[in-house]
Amino acid sequence: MRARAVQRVDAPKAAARRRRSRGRVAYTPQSLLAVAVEAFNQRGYDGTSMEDLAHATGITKSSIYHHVRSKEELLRLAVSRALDGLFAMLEQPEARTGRAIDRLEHVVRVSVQVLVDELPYVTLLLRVRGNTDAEQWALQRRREFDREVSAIVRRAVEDGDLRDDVDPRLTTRLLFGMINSVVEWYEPSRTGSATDLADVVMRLAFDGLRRHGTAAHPGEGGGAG
Amino acid sequence: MRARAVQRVDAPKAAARRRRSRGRVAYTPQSLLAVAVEAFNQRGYDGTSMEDLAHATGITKSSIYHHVRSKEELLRLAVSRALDGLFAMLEQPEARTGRAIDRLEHVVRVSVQVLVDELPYVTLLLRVRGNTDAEQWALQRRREFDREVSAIVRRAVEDGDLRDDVDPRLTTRLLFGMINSVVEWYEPSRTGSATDLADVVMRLAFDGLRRHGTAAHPGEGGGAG
DNA sequence: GGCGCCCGTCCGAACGTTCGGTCGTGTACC
DNA sequence: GGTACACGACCGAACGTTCGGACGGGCGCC
Repeated sequence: MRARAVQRVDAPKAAARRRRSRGRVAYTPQSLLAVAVEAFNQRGYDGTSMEDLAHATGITKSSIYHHVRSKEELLRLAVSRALDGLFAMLEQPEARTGRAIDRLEHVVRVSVQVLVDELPYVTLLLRVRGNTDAEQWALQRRREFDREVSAIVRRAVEDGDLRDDVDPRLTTRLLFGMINSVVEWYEPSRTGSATDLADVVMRLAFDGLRRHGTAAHPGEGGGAG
Repeated sequence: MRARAVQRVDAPKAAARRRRSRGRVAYTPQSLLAVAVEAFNQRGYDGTSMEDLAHATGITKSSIYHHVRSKEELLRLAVSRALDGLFAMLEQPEARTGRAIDRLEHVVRVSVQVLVDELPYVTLLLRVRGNTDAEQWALQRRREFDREVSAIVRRAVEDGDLRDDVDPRLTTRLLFGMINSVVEWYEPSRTGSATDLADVVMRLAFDGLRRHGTAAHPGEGGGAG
């Protein structure tokens, strides 16, 4: 998209130049973005002013405009990063070939991984409401993602691997409702690794939270309430 | 709560007075709220100006202030309504007595019902980020709700009715992540009734989306990661 | 039954503040 | 001396909110 060809020709020079007078490291669009997105997630995009960002970054409003064209550009960069991660996953061979249920498992596992790896960016993406052009575009791509996953679910139902008494589109929405909720509560320190989390999500999503198989437990457990 | 005793002594009078010159019906705080919440959900609370509300209601900004004290009061009224519905459900006898797994089923089913019945209000509640006092209070009550449901889940695990290989708190979060996602896509006309939806949610949540019983597909055994 | 006042409802025009964004300048480094 | 980065001062527009007043139906009074 758009002209990006000659963007980083002078990257080494720029990196070297990136330290400033008092040894402070200058911002790059990426490092600025990281701070901005954190603020956006805390107070909401509309609820965050450029002055808030100035305070969070330690530079002034006008200095921010040296790195990015506008506030909306920050939003666009953020949701792009999130969407890139999700769509890259759909391009992986494990998501495109093989039995549908296996492809779906891959999609679920890697989605959780992407959510955790790119947590703040995906968080912001999931909160976009469509007020601006950038947000409209993000919504559109999210719908596209949803459609592609739905197709896999539908195929897995046809294969006889998934229950056929529920609409695939509805299944997809509920499944990703569960996955996406990760951004609401995940904390790297408190919650486990992304891999462990993906395991739990897989187990709950595919086998449900009811106890299976053994049924060897004593009927009453611990007295009535 | 608070003093409501003598509030509606002149209710009939007020109702009669509630029609205006050209036959137009005047706003009540409730009818105003309905319009406001719809706007909030479309553009976000911070993204909605009082002028937006004026346009949506057909009266002027200043007239809105005749009915409510502030923009934030509208938010407070909205999230209160949502929270009242959810906590009322927790007070029902079916949620307080009996086997934990049955209580949980009741909580899940009625939660879906409340979400659908009070869709715009719950939608707004779930998007609150804690910028203002009203939002902080809403977040606190949401956490309280979560804690109460978690306790039921934990008990159901102890009873041996739910799988014990997953942390109850995590289970609750994923479960309600799935349920709450309803606000992102539910449309009364397109989606089925709330009861049907609750059925689907129950089936997926408790038994998973994998096909059961028959197991007529070639094994191969998923492979671990 | 006609009159006059009250009050609920709404309005247009402002208020002071904050918004996203611009401008001209300073300064350290290559 | 050119470039990268930062600054403080500033802009017009939009923000949430306030204010004084207009309009008209319901009710007490005669």
